[in-house]
Amino acid sequence: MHTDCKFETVLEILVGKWKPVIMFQLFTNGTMRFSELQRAIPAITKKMLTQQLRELEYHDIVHRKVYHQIPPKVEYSITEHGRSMGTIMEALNDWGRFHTAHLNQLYGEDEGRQSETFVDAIDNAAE
Amino acid sequence: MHTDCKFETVLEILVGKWKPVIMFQLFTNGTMRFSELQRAIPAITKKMLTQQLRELEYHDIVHRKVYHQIPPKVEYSITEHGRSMGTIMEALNDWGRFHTAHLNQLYGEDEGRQSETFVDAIDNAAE
DNA sequence: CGGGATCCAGGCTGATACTG
DNA sequence: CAGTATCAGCCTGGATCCCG
Repeated sequence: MHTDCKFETVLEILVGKWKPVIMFQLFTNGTMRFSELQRAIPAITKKMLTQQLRELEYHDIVHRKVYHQIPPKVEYSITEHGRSMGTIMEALNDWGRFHTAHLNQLYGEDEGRQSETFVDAIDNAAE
Repeated sequence: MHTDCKFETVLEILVGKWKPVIMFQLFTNGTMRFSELQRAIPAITKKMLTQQLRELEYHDIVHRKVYHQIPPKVEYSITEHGRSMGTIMEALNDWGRFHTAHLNQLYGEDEGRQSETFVDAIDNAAE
């Protein structure tokens, strides 16, 4: 019973409609409050933001710091363990760019396949 | 409009319940017929096998070779482009192992979190 | 043999309203 | 401010049957 193929566990971490966006925000901006994340990703609902953050927290990718005060204040940040994903995320990103170019070459650069990346989503949010 | 974060496209490729298993099979065994894949992954239905293979084919990860004869014969294999994913898949795998160990250390090695990897699935299939 | 077509159940996600 | 609770819609995946 060899169990040397664990890359599905990585998928578990990243799977979820908003997790890449959230991680990108936190990687980029460092510590962020709940409301800051909401503002940075306008399309997300509180429910989903909370849910995805909790899952990332369970995997020790994101740290949640609660200030017990009124009004409440909660800060999120990437854990040290989470930062160890940085290199593979870059690798994934690089290969993604390579792959996109490859597909364009195969099928042509027509519209229709321009899936919105989370960066686009952020750009849209910035308008 | 910077579009330098394309790692979600990689996720698109890998997302799908059976894609990692299928890719692992083809990476390991080279060229395989449709029925061979079925036998290697008994739990999958024809519908899902076909569907996931078509998606991988669209992304030029898997090549589909049809022999026009009766009875039909179709062979699948990893494309050259697909092989270029090899290194990141290993990287993902390595980090996955590291992460699993990390979680066990955090939460204890109790049962309950032992998600079945596709390798386990293959092992089960071999019995 | 290698599918395609159809129907269905469950889970994920979104919208909305409420709360300490 | 930072959530929780509830309900509804959609999409993924599974089961079954049919076809060249």
